[in-house]
Amino acid sequence: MNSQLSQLFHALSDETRRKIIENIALGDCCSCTLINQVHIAQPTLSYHLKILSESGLTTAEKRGVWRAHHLNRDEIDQMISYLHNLKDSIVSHD
Amino acid sequence: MNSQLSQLFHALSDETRRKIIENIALGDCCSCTLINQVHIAQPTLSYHLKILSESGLTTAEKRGVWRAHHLNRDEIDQMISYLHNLKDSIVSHD
DNA sequence: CTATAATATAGACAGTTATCTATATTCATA
DNA sequence: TATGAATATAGATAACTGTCTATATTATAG
Repeated sequence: MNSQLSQLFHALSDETRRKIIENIALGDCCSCTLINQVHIAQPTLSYHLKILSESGLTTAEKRGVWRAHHLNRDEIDQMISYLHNLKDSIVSHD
Repeated sequence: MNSQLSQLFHALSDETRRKIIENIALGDCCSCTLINQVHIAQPTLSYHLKILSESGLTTAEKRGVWRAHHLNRDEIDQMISYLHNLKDSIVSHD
């Protein structure tokens, strides 16, 4: 899973992770609230949050004993750009 | 891998598959030319083309003994929409 | 400084993935 | 109808994934 684009798309390929980032987007930035939205064990949530932050899609900052997660628009834009470029490169077939 | 969105993002999470669809976009619609662009065995290419078409990202139509592959703009748009909605749903954090 | 809350790590495990080689299928044409 | 070209399937395999339980780490509050 070398390139960042692979990591970003992989991050979004899992239903549980999409649920997590959708909740992070909505302001649920702490694991202790996220855990109530997705029905997984705490270490599993920790595992997914790690995958998300390693892809660059989320960033976590320490706030004392807990960590605040947020989504990065730039990484989302990177995927959007890729997809637009892909569409624009399509050669017409008849 | 239930939802189509999962399948679509999964399809793009692999470097080899991205290479394949980039070539399909550029008009390389036959396996016999695609095989020269990616350095994998023929059955591996067949495997990836199946994943791509099962996700809906590509469609293949028979043309005699070979098959013509093309990219579907609608499925790309589906991902773009998801990403835009995600961005729009981000609550500001300060 | 200890108890507690939040999060991370370790270890296990069943299922999936990406790849290969070998073989089968499908279709056009000589 | 037999040959050959394009593609698919079968079977094997090593690596990766998503999940769990149990335990460790970290940092605040009392």
